[in-house]
Amino acid sequence: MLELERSVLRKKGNLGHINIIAGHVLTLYFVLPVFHRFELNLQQAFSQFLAARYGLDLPVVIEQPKQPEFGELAVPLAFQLARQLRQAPKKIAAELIEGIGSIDGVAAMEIAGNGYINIRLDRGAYGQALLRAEPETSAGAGGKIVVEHTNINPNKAAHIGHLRNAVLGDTFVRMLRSRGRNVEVQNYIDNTGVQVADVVAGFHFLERKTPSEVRELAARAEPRFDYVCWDLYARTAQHLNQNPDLGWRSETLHAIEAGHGELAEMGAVVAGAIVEHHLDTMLRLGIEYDVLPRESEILHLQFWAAAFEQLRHTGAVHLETQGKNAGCWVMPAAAFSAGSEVDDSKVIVRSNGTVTYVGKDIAYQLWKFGLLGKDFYYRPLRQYPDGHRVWQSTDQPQVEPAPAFGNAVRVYNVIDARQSYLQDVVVAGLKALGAVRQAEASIHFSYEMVALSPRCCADLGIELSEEDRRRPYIEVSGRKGLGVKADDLIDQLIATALREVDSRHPEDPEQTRRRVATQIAVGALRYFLLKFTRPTVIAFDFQEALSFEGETGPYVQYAAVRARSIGRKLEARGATLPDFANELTREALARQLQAEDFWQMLLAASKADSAIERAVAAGEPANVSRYAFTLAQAFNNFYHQYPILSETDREKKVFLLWMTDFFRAQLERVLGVLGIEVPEFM
RNA sequence: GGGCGCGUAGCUCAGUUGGAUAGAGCAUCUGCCUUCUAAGCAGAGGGUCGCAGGUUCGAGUCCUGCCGCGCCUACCA
Repeated sequence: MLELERSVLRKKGNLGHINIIAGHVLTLYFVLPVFHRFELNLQQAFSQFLAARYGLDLPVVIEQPKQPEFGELAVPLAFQLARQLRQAPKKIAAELIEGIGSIDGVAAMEIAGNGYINIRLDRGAYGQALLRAEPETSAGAGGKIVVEHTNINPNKAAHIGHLRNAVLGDTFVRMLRSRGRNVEVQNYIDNTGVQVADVVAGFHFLERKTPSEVRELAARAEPRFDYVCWDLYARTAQHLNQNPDLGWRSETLHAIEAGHGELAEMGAVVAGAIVEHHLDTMLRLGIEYDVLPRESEILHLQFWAAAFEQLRHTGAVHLETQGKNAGCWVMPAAAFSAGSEVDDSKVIVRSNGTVTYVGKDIAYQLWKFGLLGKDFYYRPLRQYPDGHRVWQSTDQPQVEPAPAFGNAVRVYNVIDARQSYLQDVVVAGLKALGAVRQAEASIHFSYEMVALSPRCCADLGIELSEEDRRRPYIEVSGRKGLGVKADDLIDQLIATALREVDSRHPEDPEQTRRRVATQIAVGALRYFLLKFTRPTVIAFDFQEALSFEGETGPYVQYAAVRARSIGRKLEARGATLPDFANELTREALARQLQAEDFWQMLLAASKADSAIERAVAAGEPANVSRYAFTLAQAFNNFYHQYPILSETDREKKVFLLWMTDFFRAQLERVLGVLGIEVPEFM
């Protein structure tokens, strides 16, 4: 709720005319699950009757019929009971309706088909409930939920795959917050891992650069340091691939882990500079973080040592004395994978003494739940334009007090599906240490990769083998330098959007056009990444991603812009929005909502909270984007079919204005959850 | 070999956890800009829900077995 208010205020600040449209009241329609309330009423009435009449305690399933003719809700309870009572469903349905009598907010119940009970709501009552609903006040309720996302290796520019991660994570965070959950956003920085080591090795061994030379390179605006590293990483990886015995990687890795020497210094420079680039890139998409825990602190503050001690003590890991893993500390496969071979143990500490990523991740996961008995020190890393500060872990005590991070009751790790094996190992680690509850509250929020369509590869000038050309998609690879850089894509989207804006609004100042084009580009990109459900591989295609028509972000934005423009037009004609609550009585609403069209539209628009809550439960942001699209479709339809400002009947005009304002509020709210802004014009 | 995921319209994808006549976007075709913005609206064609069994009042959805595709199965992440 707090977050919502902040975002509303921010928009108010940016776009002055909202103030004018909303006029005397900035009506807060959101956070009121009115539909859900009616649903609960119904459920309760049925449950009570079941208990009283049959002595049954059954969960009462309530459906929303696909066919609007069947009413707003349907109860297939009679089918359930038919088995137990050994009676025809139709007969039971009749008995239920007869016995329950009238329910608050329900206009009629009728038997349909073989024994469905169809429910028709009292439209006037429903409309009035929407009109008068008070905002909920459950701000940040419940224990803290940690969502970890983005998590890009700080050794090169971000690409589209990283964007899917960040946008999914950020949207899920917005979904949770909009439903009143207390959320902390973490972005883990693997600054001591192999990927950073490879770039450092590239600078040191391949390019013979000193730390200060690298620092100077990182400070330059052009060429962009993250792009420089993108190329160098690919070159170094290739070189190491061809000369595997050089020992560069392990020497660099050791030095970085130890934290001193030239290689370590260079590692800090590279990781530090790249993290800043990543924060910049993500901020372009409206993505912010609360805290950046770094792997170097996991090591230097002995997090790993503490976790390792626990793991060794409980026998979760043991020192392998023979076989291919001789000399390594391993976790036996049986701990994390069902039908596995004995040989599949996971190495946690390598034979050269360095820790694998998973090992450090176990320590990190323990910390997230407050199970490690240790904490980081923190320093503010940057302040976002909205005033929010992001903190970064550090290994030295600081003067300035930091917020309390960690201590979550539930943790979502947004990590791609390829790493589910490693996530299983982390959870197994927690279980082995006896943290069963926390293991169960560790959720791998997995999603499939973003790959490139063969056509996309052709667009990028990437040569494909005969075999690859026949594949549905080609996997991106940072090692091969194969992929679409995030900022390049965003730039391209803005350029495309700007051409459209320029052709439509040549009279507006350039700065405004550019801002609108950016909002549209971000809307298109975020929506594109969200419209696919998590287990679907996205075969990235420029043509699809650059589209602003049909099921896209700009389509939804356009609907919201249209809804706002009605208010602006009204204002331009010297009128203000009516006092809806006063003018629209229950009777007036009932009269207007007799029109099936209006009723269906209002109903659809009123289900935003249900849709978001359902999406939270399903862990599926795509459900929200789909709802947003449906809502926009309904409004565009409404907008096209009913002239609002020229309506001569007073009651109807007020009603139409209210519908428009309600749609506007719901569209803005849902777009806010998707992290998509509403441009001032389109 | 084992684990996970996927297979639905020409293409890309949804399908509210087992419900009523399987949906949307794109593409194709036909209409609608002198009306609150056409980034829009209305309409048409397009389906053996991979295949075969099973469970039950009822299956795209659940169970089994096949077929096809992808990812994982590193002392990378």
